[in-house]
Amino acid sequence: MTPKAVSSGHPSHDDDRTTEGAQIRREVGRAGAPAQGRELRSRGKQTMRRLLDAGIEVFARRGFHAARVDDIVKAAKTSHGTFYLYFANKEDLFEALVADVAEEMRGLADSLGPLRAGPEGRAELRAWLERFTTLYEHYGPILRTWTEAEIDQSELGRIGTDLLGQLALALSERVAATGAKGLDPAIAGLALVAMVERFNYFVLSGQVSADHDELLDTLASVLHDGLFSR
Amino acid sequence: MTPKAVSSGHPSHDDDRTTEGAQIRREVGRAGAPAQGRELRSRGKQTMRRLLDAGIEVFARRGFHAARVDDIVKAAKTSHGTFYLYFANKEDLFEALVADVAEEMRGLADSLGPLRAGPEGRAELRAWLERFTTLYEHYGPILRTWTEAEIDQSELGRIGTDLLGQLALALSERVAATGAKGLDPAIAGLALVAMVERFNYFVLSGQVSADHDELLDTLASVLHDGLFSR
Amino acid sequence: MTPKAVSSGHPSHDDDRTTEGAQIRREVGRAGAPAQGRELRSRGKQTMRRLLDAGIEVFARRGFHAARVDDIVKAAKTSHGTFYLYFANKEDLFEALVADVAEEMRGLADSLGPLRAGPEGRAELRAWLERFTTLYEHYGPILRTWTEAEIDQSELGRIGTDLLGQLALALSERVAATGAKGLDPAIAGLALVAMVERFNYFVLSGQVSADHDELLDTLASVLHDGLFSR
Amino acid sequence: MTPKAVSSGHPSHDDDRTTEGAQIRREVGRAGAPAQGRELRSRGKQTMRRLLDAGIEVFARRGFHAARVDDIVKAAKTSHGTFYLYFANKEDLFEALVADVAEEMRGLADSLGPLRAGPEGRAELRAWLERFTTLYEHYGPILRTWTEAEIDQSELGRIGTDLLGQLALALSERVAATGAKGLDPAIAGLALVAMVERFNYFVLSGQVSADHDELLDTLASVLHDGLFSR
DNA sequence: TATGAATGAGCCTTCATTCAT
DNA sequence: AATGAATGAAGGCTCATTCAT
Repeated sequence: MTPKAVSSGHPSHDDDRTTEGAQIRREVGRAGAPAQGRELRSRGKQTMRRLLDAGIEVFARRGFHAARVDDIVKAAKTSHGTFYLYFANKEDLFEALVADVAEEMRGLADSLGPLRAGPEGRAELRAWLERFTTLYEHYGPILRTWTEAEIDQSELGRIGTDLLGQLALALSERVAATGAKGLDPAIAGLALVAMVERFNYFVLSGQVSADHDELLDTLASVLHDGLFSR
Repeated sequence: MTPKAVSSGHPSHDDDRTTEGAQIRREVGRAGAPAQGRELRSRGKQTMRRLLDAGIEVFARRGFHAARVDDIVKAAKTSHGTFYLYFANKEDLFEALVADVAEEMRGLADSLGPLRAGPEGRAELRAWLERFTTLYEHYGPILRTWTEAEIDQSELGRIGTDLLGQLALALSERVAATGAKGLDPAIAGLALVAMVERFNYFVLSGQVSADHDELLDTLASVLHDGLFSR
Repeated sequence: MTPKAVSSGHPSHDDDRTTEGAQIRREVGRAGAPAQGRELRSRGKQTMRRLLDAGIEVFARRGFHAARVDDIVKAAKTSHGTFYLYFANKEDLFEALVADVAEEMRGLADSLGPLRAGPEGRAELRAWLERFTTLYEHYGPILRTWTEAEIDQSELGRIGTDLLGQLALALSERVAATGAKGLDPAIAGLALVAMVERFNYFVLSGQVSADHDELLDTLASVLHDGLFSR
Repeated sequence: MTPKAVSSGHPSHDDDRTTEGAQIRREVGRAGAPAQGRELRSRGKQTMRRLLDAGIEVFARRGFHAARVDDIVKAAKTSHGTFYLYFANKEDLFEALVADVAEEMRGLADSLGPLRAGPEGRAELRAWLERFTTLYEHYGPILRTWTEAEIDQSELGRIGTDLLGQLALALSERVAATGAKGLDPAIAGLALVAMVERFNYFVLSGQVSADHDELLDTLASVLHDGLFSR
């Protein structure tokens, strides 16, 4: 789980986005929450970053409900008081993370060019899958924790729909564009995402053993074949 | 081909199994837990059944951690004290449910005959999917909650591996038997299960709208085509 | 802990006493309690006896508060329902036991003849101490549990004063009768009882090792010397 | 000869010991308990002190099992949560108190010089008894509750043996040193302690009425006479 | 900005007691 | 007389959140 690999690829809560993006989200989300209007200096940004990363780690390890603020705070090497300086509560932190994933997901969906037959098409698909895999290595736990948190209709309800659902939708469009007949694009998109996500999960959780490249080759082949060799 | 195995509800804890099976489970599982050696009379069996059903309902609604024993007890129209007469704690009840799903899952995997081409093969596949769907309607929440509960390494460790993982394995064998070339059976099994499970989930959670028959037709077609029209 | 050794020496809850004595106690104690007016047949007497003995055992093992009715009921090989057929509650059973000890104690005090110098006096004292020891082996736990139960001013308040206190009083009188000068009889009685009780406790609890005879010889000597060789 | 050791209250948990001693105790005692590694600031020390004192009071009033954490917390004018910031549970607090008594007891035993005949010897003995009495006024309840708590074999087993047993041992040695013939030092030590403890108990619990000085004079005389005027 | 002590609502679990059979 | 399932009040412990420093 290298935060670097990801933080480079998709600007999270550092740089300019934190000051802006986070602010927007908060002002929309709810009034009166901490850290809202505050201009974060570099020190503050660092702390927030540490808390977010700690959140990913702890949510991954224990899930949403079982995660204690104390765990997060310890992982971030800071104090309880500080936590509430940046987030209204545990859910708020989680939502910040979800917002990040959602943004990454959107970017990922957008970055998928037309699906094409042939070796180049396959290579392009593989490259895209690699991006998904990298994203999943970092944010996968949030994706899965999402289901758990989603369960009790939290105050602000579901942020959109299922994060993966959105991805599936995007993929459906690309599938439809291939004009493949005898294949419902919606189903195919869904199936595709399900397959990719579960496969990554199985591999990451150690239930299936495969290294990075094997994983990608296998997925790329199955998907590409499924779409074009029929 | 009838969804009998499942539609008979949850054949596990009534009839003969409860008196026998439940006992076996507990005696093997751990010593000192309540309700263990007790011979359950019909009254007791009913109560246990109510608690198990309530468990499914509440775990479905709130997930494992958020589920309160109080919720379960209310849903079962019984008292706190009674709960602990039958289960050592929340986790114990959950494990009992998991054991049930595992058993159903095993039965489901075993009941899948050879995958065949042609209309009959497709019909058989559809019938099998119907059984899965029925099972999923009842036990799906447990399946999904599993991930959450699994997170904190409970005492008795994972019962086996992922429940769906086992199903995937069984399917892999059937796929291998088809002799389909250019198709890794393990991957295919995994993909198949992932697709079916997620699709059911999307439909049940209302993120995709489809009625029972539509769902089955679509799944059967996609899978059958994927396997044989290549 | 041989119930026989004791049950022979001091008629407890069997024979005629149970039907009479117990009844009297109950009617005085409180109205509306179970088992009150009931004439106990031999079956019932047996059950009550089993419960009382189980009580001694369990109170000894766990003390008053930590003792669960369930423990007692299991030790007596009977059911919860049955327990409440004979006793109003846990405290009621305890009080029945205390009443027994009190009675035994009174008998013990009465049985102590004048304290005399010389070998015969010493032998008589030793014989008396043996009776105390036998009693203590059986009822000691109740004596000690007494302190714990006494702590929360239970409804009917202390039955009299401290059980041992009464014994000490009786002894004081015998000491006074010896006309020993330079010795406050009250203090001496108290000291005597304290010594004997603690010594028995230390031996029984294994903190001091001594067999039955050693224990008696030592106590008899020390006491007799203390009283007469000054 | 001054009752300083005790009258300074409970020298244990204030001053330097708390920061050091408490830590030692905990680190030795068990791992994972709250408040363990924490450096207590003066605020924290005060709170801990209040909880310990409240513990003594409540255990005295209700005994170990009947004491509710709620009682202790109320007596200490603090909250439930705070309690668990300093102690793992009720037993942990009790053990901390026992450790204190044990320490005092050891100091008390050590402070007993050689037993001597004559008026000075008697005065020295009286002074020592005064220290015991002062200690007993403060920690007596813990001593007596000890039996109750000891009953259910708590995790870390008995800290040593009976607290008073240790004191008895120390006294035995002094008695042996007097060279008094016809007197088993072990018995004498035991008898001495039993007498002193019970006498204090009877006086404190109001079963025998005597004021502070009377109590001390009586005890000193009886003991000194018993040892030397034979 | 940061800290960590304090708080108390909430939830799990136990166990004395009742009651239908 | 006996049984054991059912009940619910009571109490232990956790953990999100606040607040004084």
